[in-house]
Amino acid sequence: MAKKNTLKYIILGLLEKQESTGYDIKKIFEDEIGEFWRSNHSQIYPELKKLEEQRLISFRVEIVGSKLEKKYYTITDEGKAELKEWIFAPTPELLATKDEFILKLYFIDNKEAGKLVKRFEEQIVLHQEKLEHLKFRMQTVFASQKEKELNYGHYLILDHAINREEGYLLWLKDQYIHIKKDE
Amino acid sequence: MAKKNTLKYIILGLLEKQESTGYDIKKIFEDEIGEFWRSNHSQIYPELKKLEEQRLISFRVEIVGSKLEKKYYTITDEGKAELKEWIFAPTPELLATKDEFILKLYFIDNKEAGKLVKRFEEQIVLHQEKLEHLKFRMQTVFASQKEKELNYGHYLILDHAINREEGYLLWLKDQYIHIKKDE
DNA sequence: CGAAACATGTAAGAAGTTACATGATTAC
DNA sequence: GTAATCATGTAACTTCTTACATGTTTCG
Repeated sequence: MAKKNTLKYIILGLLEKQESTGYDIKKIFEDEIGEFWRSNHSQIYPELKKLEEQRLISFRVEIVGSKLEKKYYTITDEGKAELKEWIFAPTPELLATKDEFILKLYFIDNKEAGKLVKRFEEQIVLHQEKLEHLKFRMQTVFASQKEKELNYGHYLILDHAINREEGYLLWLKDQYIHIKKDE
Repeated sequence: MAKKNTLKYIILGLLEKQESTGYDIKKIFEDEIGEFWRSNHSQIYPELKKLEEQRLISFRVEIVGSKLEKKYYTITDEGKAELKEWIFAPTPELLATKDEFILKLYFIDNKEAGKLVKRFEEQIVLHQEKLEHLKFRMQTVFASQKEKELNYGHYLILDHAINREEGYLLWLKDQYIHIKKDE
């Protein structure tokens, strides 16, 4: 069976939305889809090169300032076709969520649970901050209904991320109360 | 910065709970901690070998039947020390959850949202089944309070997984109603 | 006796991370 | 001018997946 290469489809999807440089794509990973997939620039640039060789994307060079060469990539019709296929195909495998903190809980000894109070406090702060950041983005990016309609997909994943974080936080706080009692 | 090698600590953690073979460990990944970390036997066996070389674990060979050699691994004191360090150390990095389905939603065109109705139905079934499986496990494994006290860590992560799936399902069903309207 | 599960490994390659490397532009 | 950010790449290494390879034991 062939490997998935999800990064390929993500890049195609981003380029269908708008012509972008590798750096732009890197930024979108950080800002918008990082909750659900991450990729470093050291993976993005080689993939762009590969996709261009496969004629799924093409690029033009723009000179910025006096010598900086920026490569603006665009999706080709062939690329669009492959993208559509991926988007509308079933997604039958539920990937395991790698959560190191929850995993650690599996290994704690009942007697030592009290030692984790600080760790729970840290996690609560981390997830609280993340949630607040996500909510702030929701407020600023989707201030008007028009924005929501214009980029419904972005709205959807932000909404999902917020929902997820709210659930996670509630669970954390709930457990925190329990272990705090036993301290 | 050194690499994490989380698998190392998971194996140490499992072996602290009980003496196990590589096959046992593989099973525990499938049955108990697969919601939060996965690993194939092709990664487990070499790692066991490595940990043994580092004297963090040791093994004895038991002959089963007439010729099958099973390797039972045990954690050493050195291994226990490293394990404790990992468990009680902060976990400051929130790993990105790779969720291919949610990611696809980011790329859908508003006009084409109706095409995703079937895909939402599939996801709902998948997550419903997963949730039911988790709940069934909760009922069977933690039938009594005693079981819960005996293996609190296992109870905690199962509870977390159930919580997560319930939230996910609610969100899916909510969105499903919305896209169904626009079909 | 046959199938399912148990049991242990290696090989090849893809995916992902961290570090190495370099330089330009912009905003203060 | 200088710091932050923009911008593009490669190298080395770890991690993860899939496939290859082989054989035993248990249960019906």
